[in-house]
Amino acid sequence: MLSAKMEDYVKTVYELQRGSDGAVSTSAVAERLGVTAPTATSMLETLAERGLVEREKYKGARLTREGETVAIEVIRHHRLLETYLAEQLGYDWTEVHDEADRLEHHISEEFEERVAEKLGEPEVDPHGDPIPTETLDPVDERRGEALSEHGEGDTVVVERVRDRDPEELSYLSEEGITPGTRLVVEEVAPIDMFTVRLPDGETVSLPASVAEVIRVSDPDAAENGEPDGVMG
Amino acid sequence: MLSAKMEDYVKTVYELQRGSDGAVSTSAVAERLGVTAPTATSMLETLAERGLVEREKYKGARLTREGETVAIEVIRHHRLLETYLAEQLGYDWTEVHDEADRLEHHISEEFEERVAEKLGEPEVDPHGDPIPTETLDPVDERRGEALSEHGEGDTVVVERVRDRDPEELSYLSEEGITPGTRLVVEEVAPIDMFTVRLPDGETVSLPASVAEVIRVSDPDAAENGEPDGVMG
DNA sequence: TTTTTAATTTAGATGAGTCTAAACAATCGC
DNA sequence: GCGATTGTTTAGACTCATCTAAATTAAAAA
Repeated sequence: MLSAKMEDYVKTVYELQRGSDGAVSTSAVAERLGVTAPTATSMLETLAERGLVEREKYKGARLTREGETVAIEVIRHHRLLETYLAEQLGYDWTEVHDEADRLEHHISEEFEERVAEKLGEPEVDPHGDPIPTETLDPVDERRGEALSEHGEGDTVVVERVRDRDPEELSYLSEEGITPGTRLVVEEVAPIDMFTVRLPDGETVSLPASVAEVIRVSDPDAAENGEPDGVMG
Repeated sequence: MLSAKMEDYVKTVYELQRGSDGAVSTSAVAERLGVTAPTATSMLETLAERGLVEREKYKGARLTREGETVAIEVIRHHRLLETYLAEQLGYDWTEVHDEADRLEHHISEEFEERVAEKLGEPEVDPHGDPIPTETLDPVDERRGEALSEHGEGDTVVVERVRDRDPEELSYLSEEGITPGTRLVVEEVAPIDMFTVRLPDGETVSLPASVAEVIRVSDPDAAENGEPDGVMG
Protein backbone atom coordinates (compact mmCIF):
# COMPACT_ATOMS: atom_id res chain seq x y z
CA MET A 1 0.00 0.00 0.00
CA LEU A 2 1.08 3.51 -0.82
CA SER A 3 0.87 6.18 1.86
CA ALA A 4 -1.22 9.26 1.30
CA LYS A 5 2.01 11.24 1.25
CA MET A 6 3.47 9.16 -1.52
CA GLU A 7 0.31 9.51 -3.54
CA ASP A 8 0.64 13.25 -3.16
CA TYR A 9 4.17 13.23 -4.51
CA VAL A 10 3.21 11.06 -7.45
CA LYS A 11 0.26 13.28 -8.26
CA THR A 12 2.45 16.37 -8.03
CA VAL A 13 5.06 14.95 -10.39
CA TYR A 14 2.29 14.11 -12.81
CA GLU A 15 0.84 17.59 -12.72
CA LEU A 16 4.21 19.27 -13.13
CA GLN A 17 5.09 16.98 -16.03
CA ARG A 18 1.89 18.01 -17.76
CA GLY A 19 2.63 21.67 -17.20
CA SER A 20 6.07 21.80 -18.75
CA ASP A 21 7.13 18.65 -20.47
CA GLY A 22 10.28 16.75 -19.60
CA ALA A 23 11.70 15.89 -16.20
CA VAL A 24 10.43 17.52 -13.07
CA SER A 25 12.85 19.31 -10.76
CA THR A 26 13.18 18.49 -7.09
CA SER A 27 12.58 22.07 -6.08
CA ALA A 28 9.38 22.31 -8.12
CA VAL A 29 8.01 19.30 -6.30
CA ALA A 30 9.18 20.67 -2.96
CA GLU A 31 7.61 24.04 -3.54
CA ARG A 32 4.33 22.60 -4.71
CA LEU A 33 4.03 20.40 -1.65
CA GLY A 34 5.30 22.94 0.83
CA VAL A 35 8.30 20.91 1.97
CA THR A 36 12.04 21.58 1.82
CA ALA A 37 14.21 20.40 -1.06
CA PRO A 38 15.96 17.64 0.95
CA THR A 39 12.59 16.23 1.90
CA ALA A 40 11.57 16.09 -1.74
CA THR A 41 14.88 14.51 -2.68
CA SER A 42 14.46 11.75 -0.17
CA MET A 43 10.84 11.07 -1.05
CA LEU A 44 11.62 10.97 -4.75
CA GLU A 45 14.36 8.46 -3.98
CA THR A 46 11.86 6.29 -2.16
CA LEU A 47 9.47 6.60 -5.06
CA ALA A 48 12.25 5.56 -7.41
CA GLU A 49 12.97 2.48 -5.28
CA ARG A 50 9.33 1.58 -5.54
CA GLY A 51 9.46 1.93 -9.29
CA LEU A 52 7.08 4.87 -9.52
CA VAL A 53 9.55 7.40 -10.90
CA GLU A 54 12.82 7.35 -12.78
CA ARG A 55 15.55 9.65 -11.59
CA GLU A 56 18.94 10.81 -12.61
CA LYS A 57 20.88 12.60 -9.91
CA TYR A 58 20.75 16.37 -10.17
CA LYS A 59 18.60 16.08 -13.25
CA GLY A 60 15.05 15.48 -12.12
CA ALA A 61 12.31 12.87 -12.07
CA ARG A 62 9.66 11.54 -14.41
CA LEU A 63 6.93 9.04 -13.73
CA THR A 64 7.19 5.44 -14.85
CA ARG A 65 4.17 3.73 -16.37
CA GLU A 66 3.26 2.44 -12.95
CA GLY A 67 3.65 5.87 -11.42
CA GLU A 68 1.42 7.33 -14.07
CA THR A 69 -1.23 4.75 -13.32
CA VAL A 70 -1.17 5.72 -9.68
CA ALA A 71 -1.32 9.42 -10.49
CA ILE A 72 -4.26 8.96 -12.79
CA GLU A 73 -6.12 6.99 -10.16
CA VAL A 74 -5.58 9.70 -7.59
CA ILE A 75 -6.64 12.39 -10.02
CA ARG A 76 -9.73 10.40 -10.89
CA HIS A 77 -10.59 10.27 -7.21
CA HIS A 78 -9.98 13.96 -6.85
CA ARG A 79 -12.12 15.01 -9.76
CA LEU A 80 -14.93 12.60 -9.01
CA LEU A 81 -15.02 13.90 -5.47
CA GLU A 82 -15.09 17.49 -6.65
CA THR A 83 -17.95 16.72 -8.93
CA TYR A 84 -19.77 14.88 -6.22
CA LEU A 85 -19.32 17.63 -3.66
CA ALA A 86 -20.59 20.21 -6.11
CA GLU A 87 -23.47 18.27 -7.57
CA GLN A 88 -24.72 16.25 -4.66
CA LEU A 89 -23.76 18.22 -1.59
CA GLY A 90 -24.26 21.71 -2.95
CA TYR A 91 -20.70 22.90 -2.57
CA ASP A 92 -19.72 25.87 -4.66
CA TRP A 93 -17.24 24.81 -7.32
CA THR A 94 -14.68 27.20 -5.90
CA GLU A 95 -14.58 25.41 -2.53
CA VAL A 96 -14.43 21.75 -3.45
CA HIS A 97 -10.69 21.51 -3.87
CA ASP A 98 -9.44 21.18 -0.30
CA GLU A 99 -12.04 18.64 0.71
CA ALA A 100 -11.27 16.52 -2.35
CA ASP A 101 -7.56 16.85 -1.70
CA ARG A 102 -7.93 15.17 1.66
CA LEU A 103 -10.51 12.55 0.77
CA GLU A 104 -8.90 11.43 -2.49
CA HIS A 105 -6.43 9.29 -0.53
CA HIS A 106 -8.97 7.59 1.67
CA ILE A 107 -11.84 6.41 -0.48
CA SER A 108 -12.09 2.80 -1.63
CA GLU A 109 -12.52 1.55 -5.16
CA GLU A 110 -16.03 0.64 -4.15
CA PHE A 111 -16.72 4.21 -3.18
CA GLU A 112 -15.17 5.52 -6.36
CA GLU A 113 -17.36 3.27 -8.48
CA ARG A 114 -20.56 4.04 -6.67
CA VAL A 115 -19.96 7.76 -6.86
CA ALA A 116 -19.15 7.57 -10.55
CA GLU A 117 -22.30 5.58 -11.14
CA LYS A 118 -24.45 7.94 -9.10
CA LEU A 119 -23.13 10.87 -11.13
CA GLY A 120 -23.72 9.06 -14.41
CA GLU A 121 -20.04 8.48 -15.23
CA PRO A 122 -19.21 12.16 -15.72
CA GLU A 123 -16.39 13.16 -18.04
CA VAL A 124 -15.47 16.51 -16.60
CA ASP A 125 -15.37 17.96 -13.10
CA PRO A 126 -16.77 21.35 -12.02
CA HIS A 127 -13.59 23.11 -13.13
CA GLY A 128 -13.95 21.64 -16.57
CA ASP A 129 -11.06 19.20 -16.06
CA PRO A 130 -11.50 15.75 -17.62
CA ILE A 131 -12.16 12.88 -15.24
CA PRO A 132 -9.86 10.03 -16.27
CA THR A 133 -10.89 6.40 -16.43
CA GLU A 134 -8.02 3.89 -16.52
CA THR A 135 -5.96 5.90 -18.91
CA LEU A 136 -6.06 9.64 -18.98
CA ASP A 137 -5.43 10.53 -22.57
CA PRO A 138 -2.69 13.17 -22.40
CA VAL A 139 -4.26 14.98 -25.31
CA ASP A 140 -7.46 15.20 -23.38
CA GLU A 141 -5.62 16.36 -20.27
CA ARG A 142 -4.16 19.19 -22.29
CA ARG A 143 -7.46 20.11 -23.86
CA GLY A 144 -7.81 23.83 -24.40
CA GLU A 145 -5.17 26.46 -24.90
CA ALA A 146 -4.20 29.01 -22.30
CA LEU A 147 -6.19 32.23 -22.52
CA SER A 148 -2.85 34.00 -22.33
CA GLU A 149 -1.97 32.64 -25.78
CA HIS A 150 -4.75 34.65 -27.39
CA GLY A 151 -4.69 38.11 -28.86
CA GLU A 152 -7.04 41.05 -29.12
CA GLY A 153 -10.33 40.36 -30.82
CA ASP A 154 -10.29 36.60 -30.29
CA THR A 155 -13.51 35.03 -29.16
CA VAL A 156 -13.13 31.94 -27.02
CA VAL A 157 -15.08 29.67 -24.69
CA VAL A 158 -13.75 28.82 -21.26
CA GLU A 159 -13.09 25.08 -21.06
CA ARG A 160 -11.43 24.76 -17.71
CA VAL A 161 -10.22 26.83 -14.81
CA ARG A 162 -7.39 25.12 -12.95
CA ASP A 163 -8.00 24.70 -9.27
CA ARG A 164 -4.81 25.86 -7.69
CA ASP A 165 -5.75 28.75 -5.46
CA PRO A 166 -9.30 28.84 -4.05
CA GLU A 167 -9.19 32.64 -3.74
CA GLU A 168 -8.31 33.02 -7.37
CA LEU A 169 -11.09 30.65 -8.27
CA SER A 170 -13.58 32.52 -6.14
CA TYR A 171 -12.62 35.78 -7.75
CA LEU A 172 -12.98 34.44 -11.27
CA SER A 173 -16.28 32.83 -10.36
CA GLU A 174 -17.63 36.09 -8.98
CA GLU A 175 -16.56 37.93 -12.07
CA GLY A 176 -18.50 35.38 -14.09
CA ILE A 177 -15.61 33.42 -15.55
CA THR A 178 -16.52 29.75 -15.25
CA PRO A 179 -16.37 26.76 -17.61
CA GLY A 180 -18.68 27.45 -20.52
CA THR A 181 -18.37 31.24 -20.44
CA ARG A 182 -17.78 32.93 -23.80
CA LEU A 183 -15.11 35.63 -23.75
CA VAL A 184 -13.85 38.21 -26.18
CA VAL A 185 -10.28 39.37 -25.69
CA GLU A 186 -10.53 43.17 -25.58
CA GLU A 187 -7.01 44.23 -24.87
CA VAL A 188 -3.60 42.75 -24.28
CA ALA A 189 -1.53 45.38 -22.50
CA PRO A 190 2.26 45.28 -22.77
CA ILE A 191 2.46 44.70 -19.02
CA ASP A 192 0.98 41.26 -19.67
CA MET A 193 -2.46 42.34 -18.61
CA PHE A 194 -5.45 40.79 -20.31
CA THR A 195 -8.84 42.41 -20.53
CA VAL A 196 -11.75 40.26 -21.64
CA ARG A 197 -15.40 41.05 -22.24
CA LEU A 198 -18.12 38.76 -20.93
CA PRO A 199 -21.44 38.02 -22.65
CA ASP A 200 -23.18 40.55 -20.37
CA GLY A 201 -20.85 43.30 -21.58
CA GLU A 202 -18.81 43.53 -18.40
CA THR A 203 -15.06 43.54 -18.76
CA VAL A 204 -12.50 41.88 -16.49
CA SER A 205 -8.76 42.46 -16.38
CA LEU A 206 -6.37 39.72 -15.46
CA PRO A 207 -2.61 39.37 -15.15
CA ALA A 208 -1.01 36.88 -17.52
CA SER A 209 -0.33 34.46 -14.66
CA VAL A 210 -4.05 34.12 -14.16
CA ALA A 211 -4.83 34.06 -17.88
CA GLU A 212 -2.50 31.08 -17.99
CA VAL A 213 -4.75 29.15 -15.67
CA ILE A 214 -7.81 29.62 -17.84
CA ARG A 215 -7.94 27.10 -20.66
CA VAL A 216 -10.12 28.06 -23.60
CA SER A 217 -11.18 26.73 -26.96
CA ASP A 218 -12.46 28.09 -30.24
CA PRO A 219 -16.24 28.58 -29.89
CA ASP A 220 -16.82 26.96 -33.30
CA ALA A 221 -14.85 23.80 -32.51
CA ALA A 222 -16.79 20.59 -31.93
CA GLU A 223 -17.50 20.26 -28.23
CA ASN A 224 -16.44 16.65 -27.94
CA GLY A 225 -13.76 16.81 -30.59
CA GLU A 226 -13.09 13.30 -31.91
CA PRO A 227 -9.57 14.04 -33.13
CA ASP A 228 -9.96 12.57 -36.59
CA GLY A 229 -12.97 11.53 -38.55
CA VAL A 230 -14.45 8.56 -36.71
CA MET A 231 -17.96 9.43 -37.71
CA GLY A 232 -20.75 9.01 -35.13
CA MET B 1 -5.03 19.33 15.49
CA LEU B 2 -5.50 15.76 16.56
CA SER B 3 -4.06 13.00 14.39
CA ALA B 4 -6.32 10.32 12.98
CA LYS B 5 -4.56 7.84 15.23
CA MET B 6 -5.33 9.82 18.34
CA GLU B 7 -8.94 10.18 17.32
CA ASP B 8 -9.06 6.41 17.02
CA TYR B 9 -7.76 5.93 20.53
CA VAL B 10 -10.20 8.43 21.97
CA LYS B 11 -13.09 6.81 20.15
CA THR B 12 -12.01 3.39 21.36
CA VAL B 13 -11.82 4.49 24.98
CA TYR B 14 -15.28 5.98 24.62
CA GLU B 15 -16.74 2.81 23.19
CA LEU B 16 -15.14 0.59 25.81
CA GLN B 17 -16.33 2.90 28.58
CA ARG B 18 -19.87 2.58 27.29
CA GLY B 19 -19.61 -1.17 27.18
CA SER B 20 -18.57 -1.79 30.73
CA ASP B 21 -18.60 1.25 32.94
CA GLY B 22 -15.58 2.48 34.84
CA ALA B 23 -12.00 2.85 33.69
CA VAL B 24 -10.77 1.25 30.50
CA SER B 25 -7.79 -1.10 30.61
CA THR B 26 -4.72 -0.63 28.48
CA SER B 27 -4.98 -4.12 27.06
CA ALA B 28 -8.60 -3.63 26.02
CA VAL B 29 -7.62 -0.56 24.04
CA ALA B 30 -4.62 -2.36 22.58
CA GLU B 31 -6.64 -5.37 21.51
CA ARG B 32 -9.40 -3.28 19.98
CA LEU B 33 -6.94 -1.29 17.92
CA GLY B 34 -4.70 -4.19 16.99
CA VAL B 35 -1.57 -2.79 18.63
CA THR B 36 0.62 -4.09 21.45
CA ALA B 37 0.09 -3.10 25.06
CA PRO B 38 3.19 -0.86 25.26
CA THR B 39 1.96 1.07 22.26
CA ALA B 40 -1.38 1.64 23.93
CA THR B 41 0.33 2.68 27.16
CA SER B 42 2.40 5.27 25.39
CA MET B 43 -0.49 6.63 23.34
CA LEU B 44 -2.72 6.87 26.39
CA GLU B 45 0.05 8.80 28.11
CA THR B 46 0.14 11.23 25.24
CA LEU B 47 -3.62 11.56 25.36
CA ALA B 48 -3.38 12.27 29.09
CA GLU B 49 -0.82 15.01 28.43
CA ARG B 50 -3.22 16.55 25.99
CA GLY B 51 -5.97 16.44 28.55
CA LEU B 52 -8.19 13.99 26.71
CA VAL B 53 -8.04 11.16 29.26
CA GLU B 54 -7.31 10.79 32.93
CA ARG B 55 -5.05 7.97 33.97
CA GLU B 56 -3.81 6.27 37.07
CA LYS B 57 -0.89 3.96 36.56
CA TYR B 58 -1.80 0.31 36.34
CA LYS B 59 -5.44 1.23 36.79
CA GLY B 60 -6.75 2.35 33.46
CA ALA B 61 -8.03 5.41 31.63
CA ARG B 62 -11.26 7.36 31.34
CA LEU B 63 -12.11 10.23 29.07
CA THR B 64 -12.18 13.80 30.31
CA ARG B 65 -14.98 16.10 29.23
CA GLU B 66 -12.81 17.28 26.37
CA GLY B 67 -12.01 13.72 25.35
CA GLU B 68 -15.67 12.87 25.35
CA THR B 69 -16.42 15.81 23.11
CA VAL B 70 -13.83 14.59 20.63
CA ALA B 71 -15.15 11.03 20.77
CA ILE B 72 -18.70 12.14 20.17
CA GLU B 73 -17.64 14.21 17.20
CA VAL B 74 -15.83 11.25 15.65
CA ILE B 75 -18.76 8.96 16.30
CA ARG B 76 -21.09 11.49 14.75
CA HIS B 77 -18.91 11.50 11.65
CA HIS B 78 -18.85 7.73 11.59
CA ARG B 79 -22.58 7.26 11.88
CA LEU B 80 -23.46 10.03 9.49
CA LEU B 81 -21.11 8.51 6.95
CA GLU B 82 -22.60 5.06 7.42
CA THR B 83 -26.05 6.46 6.91
CA TYR B 84 -24.93 8.38 3.87
CA LEU B 85 -23.20 5.42 2.28
CA ALA B 86 -26.24 3.25 2.80
CA GLU B 87 -28.91 5.73 1.81
CA GLN B 88 -27.24 7.72 -0.93
CA LEU B 89 -24.67 5.39 -2.41
CA GLY B 90 -26.56 2.14 -2.12
CA TYR B 91 -24.14 0.36 0.17
CA ASP B 92 -25.53 -2.56 2.06
CA TRP B 93 -25.68 -1.74 5.76
CA THR B 94 -23.33 -4.61 6.51
CA GLU B 95 -20.50 -3.09 4.47
CA VAL B 96 -20.51 0.55 5.46
CA HIS B 97 -18.33 0.20 8.52
CA ASP B 98 -14.82 0.09 7.07
CA GLU B 99 -15.37 2.93 4.66
CA ALA B 100 -16.78 5.11 7.45
CA ASP B 101 -13.92 4.13 9.73
CA ARG B 102 -11.41 5.60 7.33
CA LEU B 103 -13.34 8.66 6.22
CA GLU B 104 -14.52 9.75 9.68
CA HIS B 105 -11.11 11.31 10.35
CA HIS B 106 -10.84 13.23 7.12
CA ILE B 107 -14.13 15.01 6.52
CA SER B 108 -14.55 18.68 7.36
CA GLU B 109 -17.26 20.24 9.50
CA GLU B 110 -18.64 21.63 6.29
CA PHE B 111 -18.96 18.14 4.87
CA GLU B 112 -20.52 16.85 8.06
CA GLU B 113 -23.13 19.57 8.03
CA ARG B 114 -24.00 19.19 4.39
CA VAL B 115 -24.36 15.44 4.69
CA ALA B 116 -26.54 15.77 7.78
CA GLU B 117 -28.70 18.29 6.01
CA LYS B 118 -29.00 16.18 2.88
CA LEU B 119 -30.09 13.21 4.98
CA GLY B 120 -32.61 15.31 6.89
CA GLU B 121 -30.73 15.35 10.18
CA PRO B 122 -31.12 11.62 10.85
CA GLU B 123 -31.18 10.36 14.42
CA VAL B 124 -30.04 6.79 13.90
CA ASP B 125 -27.62 5.11 11.51
CA PRO B 126 -28.28 1.92 9.50
CA HIS B 127 -27.29 -0.26 12.45
CA GLY B 128 -29.84 1.50 14.63
CA ASP B 129 -27.20 3.40 16.57
CA PRO B 130 -28.08 6.96 17.54
CA ILE B 131 -26.29 9.75 15.68
CA PRO B 132 -25.10 12.25 18.28
CA THR B 133 -25.32 16.01 17.88
CA GLU B 134 -23.10 18.01 20.25
CA THR B 135 -23.84 15.86 23.24
CA LEU B 136 -24.56 12.21 22.94
CA ASP B 137 -26.94 11.48 25.77
CA PRO B 138 -25.42 8.42 27.47
CA VAL B 139 -28.91 7.09 28.10
CA ASP B 140 -29.61 7.27 24.41
CA GLU B 141 -26.29 5.63 23.63
CA ARG B 142 -27.25 2.74 25.85
CA ARG B 143 -30.74 2.48 24.41
CA GLY B 144 -31.93 -1.10 24.23
CA GLU B 145 -30.95 -4.06 26.36
CA ALA B 146 -28.76 -6.88 25.16
CA LEU B 147 -30.71 -9.73 23.62
CA SER B 148 -28.63 -11.98 25.85
CA GLU B 149 -30.39 -10.54 28.90
CA HIS B 150 -33.71 -11.98 27.81
CA GLY B 151 -35.28 -15.30 28.63
CA GLU B 152 -37.44 -17.81 26.87
CA GLY B 153 -40.77 -16.55 25.65
CA ASP B 154 -39.80 -12.88 25.57
CA THR B 155 -40.84 -10.94 22.51
CA VAL B 156 -38.55 -8.10 21.55
CA VAL B 157 -37.77 -5.74 18.69
CA VAL B 158 -34.24 -5.32 17.43
CA GLU B 159 -33.12 -1.75 18.02
CA ARG B 160 -29.49 -1.91 17.02
CA VAL B 161 -26.88 -4.33 15.84
CA ARG B 162 -23.39 -3.21 16.79
CA ASP B 163 -20.99 -2.91 13.90
CA ARG B 164 -17.91 -4.67 15.08
CA ASP B 165 -17.30 -7.51 12.69
CA PRO B 166 -18.63 -7.17 9.12
CA GLU B 167 -18.90 -10.96 8.74
CA GLU B 168 -21.05 -11.20 11.80
CA LEU B 169 -23.19 -8.40 10.53
CA SER B 170 -23.53 -10.01 7.13
CA TYR B 171 -24.57 -13.25 8.71
CA LEU B 172 -27.21 -11.65 10.90
CA SER B 173 -28.48 -9.63 7.99
CA GLU B 174 -28.84 -12.72 5.82
CA GLU B 175 -30.69 -14.50 8.58
CA GLY B 176 -33.07 -11.56 8.69
CA ILE B 177 -31.95 -9.96 11.92
CA THR B 178 -31.77 -6.22 11.28
CA PRO B 179 -32.97 -3.14 13.17
CA GLY B 180 -36.74 -3.30 13.38
CA THR B 181 -37.06 -7.09 13.32
CA ARG B 182 -39.39 -8.60 15.89
CA LEU B 183 -38.00 -11.67 17.66
CA VAL B 184 -39.34 -14.24 20.06
CA VAL B 185 -36.80 -15.95 22.29
CA GLU B 186 -37.45 -19.66 21.78
CA GLU B 187 -34.78 -21.27 23.84
CA VAL B 188 -31.85 -20.33 26.04
CA ALA B 189 -29.59 -23.36 26.22
CA PRO B 190 -27.28 -23.79 29.20
CA ILE B 191 -24.28 -23.52 26.89
CA ASP B 192 -25.23 -19.86 26.42
CA MET B 193 -26.88 -20.52 23.11
CA PHE B 194 -29.84 -18.41 22.12
CA THR B 195 -32.51 -19.50 19.67
CA VAL B 196 -34.90 -16.88 18.42
CA ARG B 197 -37.89 -17.08 16.07
CA LEU B 198 -38.35 -14.50 13.35
CA PRO B 199 -41.69 -13.16 12.08
CA ASP B 200 -41.53 -15.54 9.11
CA GLY B 201 -41.33 -18.54 11.45
CA GLU B 202 -37.65 -19.28 10.82
CA THR B 203 -35.45 -19.82 13.83
CA VAL B 204 -31.85 -18.72 14.30
CA SER B 205 -29.39 -19.86 16.95
CA LEU B 206 -26.73 -17.57 18.26
CA PRO B 207 -23.96 -17.79 20.84
CA ALA B 208 -24.31 -15.41 23.77
CA SER B 209 -21.39 -13.32 22.52
CA VAL B 210 -23.43 -12.46 19.47
CA ALA B 211 -26.66 -12.05 21.38
CA GLU B 212 -24.77 -9.43 23.37
CA VAL B 213 -24.27 -7.38 20.27
CA ILE B 214 -27.95 -7.24 19.47
CA ARG B 215 -29.73 -4.56 21.43
CA VAL B 216 -33.47 -4.96 21.72
CA SER B 217 -36.46 -3.25 23.29
CA ASP B 218 -39.91 -4.17 24.46
CA PRO B 219 -42.20 -4.15 21.41
CA ASP B 220 -44.88 -2.24 23.34
CA ALA B 221 -42.55 0.58 24.42
CA ALA B 222 -42.94 3.91 22.68
CA GLU B 223 -40.69 4.03 19.66
CA ASN B 224 -39.24 7.42 20.35
CA GLY B 225 -39.57 7.16 24.09
CA GLU B 226 -39.78 10.65 25.52
CA PRO B 227 -38.65 9.62 29.01
CA ASP B 228 -41.50 11.27 30.84
CA GLY B 229 -44.78 12.68 29.70
CA VAL B 230 -43.97 15.51 27.35
CA MET B 231 -47.08 15.08 25.29
CA GLY B 232 -46.84 15.37 21.54
C1' DT C 1 37.92 29.02 -18.94
C1' DT C 2 37.37 30.26 -14.45
C1' DT C 3 34.52 32.02 -10.99
C1' DT C 4 30.22 32.75 -8.95
C1' DT C 5 25.63 31.52 -8.11
C1' DA C 6 21.89 28.46 -7.80
C1' DA C 7 20.09 23.90 -7.33
C1' DT C 8 20.60 19.41 -5.41
C1' DT C 9 22.12 16.02 -2.48
C1' DT C 10 24.33 14.19 1.83
C1' DA C 11 24.64 14.07 6.80
C1' DG C 12 22.64 14.10 10.91
C1' DA C 13 18.67 15.19 14.05
C1' DT C 14 13.72 15.18 15.41
C1' DG C 15 8.92 13.56 16.55
C1' DA C 16 5.23 10.29 15.90
C1' DG C 17 3.79 5.77 16.24
C1' DT C 18 5.09 1.37 16.46
C1' DC C 19 7.66 -2.94 18.05
C1' DT C 20 10.20 -6.63 21.40
C1' DA C 21 12.25 -7.81 25.65
C1' DA C 22 12.56 -7.09 30.30
C1' DA C 23 11.10 -5.16 34.71
C1' DC C 24 7.48 -4.27 37.68
C1' DA C 25 2.69 -4.18 39.94
C1' DA C 26 -1.70 -6.23 40.95
C1' DT C 27 -4.59 -9.83 41.62
C1' DC C 28 -6.01 -14.65 42.16
C1' DG C 29 -5.59 -19.28 44.21
C1' DC C 30 -4.61 -21.85 47.83
C1' DG D 1 -0.67 -14.03 53.21
C1' DC D 2 2.38 -15.41 49.68
C1' DG D 3 3.63 -17.27 45.48
C1' DA D 4 2.24 -17.68 40.63
C1' DT D 5 -0.04 -15.73 36.92
C1' DT D 6 -1.58 -11.93 34.42
C1' DG D 7 -1.52 -7.21 33.09
C1' DT D 8 1.14 -2.91 32.73
C1' DT D 9 4.90 -0.10 32.24
C1' DT D 10 9.88 0.95 31.16
C1' DA D 11 13.80 0.67 28.12
C1' DG D 12 15.52 0.73 23.87
C1' DA D 13 15.17 0.28 18.92
C1' DC D 14 12.99 0.98 14.29
C1' DT D 15 10.55 3.38 10.29
C1' DC D 16 8.61 7.32 8.09
C1' DA D 17 8.42 11.93 6.87
C1' DT D 18 10.26 15.84 8.04
C1' DC D 19 13.87 19.51 9.25
C1' DT D 20 18.66 22.42 9.19
C1' DA D 21 23.34 22.84 7.98
C1' DA D 22 26.94 21.55 5.12
C1' DA D 23 28.86 19.58 0.94
C1' DT D 24 28.53 18.84 -3.84
C1' DT D 25 27.20 19.46 -8.66
C1' DA D 26 25.44 22.01 -12.49
C1' DA D 27 24.62 26.17 -14.75
C1' DA D 28 25.40 31.03 -15.57
C1' DA D 29 28.45 35.04 -15.68
C1' DA D 30 32.56 37.10 -16.31
